[in-house]
Amino acid sequence: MSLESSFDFRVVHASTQSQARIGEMHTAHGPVKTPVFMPVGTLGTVKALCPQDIASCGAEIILGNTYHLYLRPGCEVIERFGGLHRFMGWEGPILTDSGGFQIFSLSMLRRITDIGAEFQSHIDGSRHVLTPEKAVDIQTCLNSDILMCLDECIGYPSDRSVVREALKRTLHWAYRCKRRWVFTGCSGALFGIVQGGMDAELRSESAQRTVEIGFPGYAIGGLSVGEPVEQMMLMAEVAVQYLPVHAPRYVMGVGTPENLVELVSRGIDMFDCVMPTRNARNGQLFTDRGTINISNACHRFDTGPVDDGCGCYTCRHFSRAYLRHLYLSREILAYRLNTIHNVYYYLHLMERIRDAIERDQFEAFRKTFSEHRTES
RNA sequence: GUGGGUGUAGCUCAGUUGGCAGAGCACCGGGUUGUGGCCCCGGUGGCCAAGGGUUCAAGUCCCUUCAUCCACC
Repeated sequence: MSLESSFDFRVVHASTQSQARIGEMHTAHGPVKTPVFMPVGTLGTVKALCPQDIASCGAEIILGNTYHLYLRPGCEVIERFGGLHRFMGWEGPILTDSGGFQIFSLSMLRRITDIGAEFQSHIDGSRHVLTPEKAVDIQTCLNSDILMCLDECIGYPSDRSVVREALKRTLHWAYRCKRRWVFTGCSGALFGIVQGGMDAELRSESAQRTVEIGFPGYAIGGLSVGEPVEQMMLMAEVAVQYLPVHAPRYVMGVGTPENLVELVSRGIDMFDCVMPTRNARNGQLFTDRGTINISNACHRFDTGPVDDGCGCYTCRHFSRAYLRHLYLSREILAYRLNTIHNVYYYLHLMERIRDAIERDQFEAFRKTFSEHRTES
């Protein structure tokens, strides 16, 4: 592993009742308490929020995206600022996604070979090739605190042969990413990604072989691509079995509040998901009793906050009636206030989770949480 | 006053040789999982301006009235 890496992770407290644990991650841009949720800031902004908002919602680390930032504004611009942190005015740690998922989700425009992913820009149609080496180089240029290996994510359902091919390619690419990362002496930590579709055997093979390559942290990718929740949980369990206890585990792109609680109990430390931010922009707000749609007519005269106990800026200052009005009027402020609430809700949930684990009350918390949710 | 146009869902309008009343927007619900604010799915809503006539059958054809717009006096 790179000697210059300032990355470090240690488990502070492990639950006696489940695999849940709290940990401390140290990065070049500061510490992160786990389990952690990372708000998604694809294009160098957590949509609708400024860094001050992000921090006041309780975020310690955010996510940026290699594919999107490479296409626009391009590395040359961000390099001039010494990285994404100063470019976007966010002082805290940043994890960058490699672009593997975008290659999957923008599949109309791509061609995958062993060399890398050839794709057409969704912006101007220009052709690009993203190799594992290039993915690491771009993330290095972004001065990312945590870099992700380029991987191949597949859909659900997929034939076993397709899953196997993607698994092999992801491993090969992981090896090349690591070699590049070691060679360049990048100060950020590089995480490997476990694939293997919904096949327990292939999942465990992927996990074992990724661990053999050796990374400071491990992600479980290719989940929540349309499979039933039980399937997702099972695949996480299978992968975790083979992941080292002393390294952080990150389930990519997940999920609902319920998903987070369930995955924490299975030993997962890190999450990211567009759900709180995207759904905020679509008027869906999270509470412990389920989601509410702020556009619903029942909120028209409601002078109360979105969530009674919530300490977020939005809930402390504004009513459901006002938020409904802003949303239906498509006012810019609607996006900001809704996003503040949802991001706060997710981050506060993680805080409650950590607190429960620390007090050895996590199983009780988990039970109460899922009961409240199903009531509504 | 004269000539012409237009009246169909809350709004803007389609509606074929006469054959089950339609769309977009709005409104009311639902969806959204490594992000384009997009988008997707469902639903409510009609005395087809009013009255009369022709016809097996009229939003559609004919007559009258009303409303409204334009042009010219």
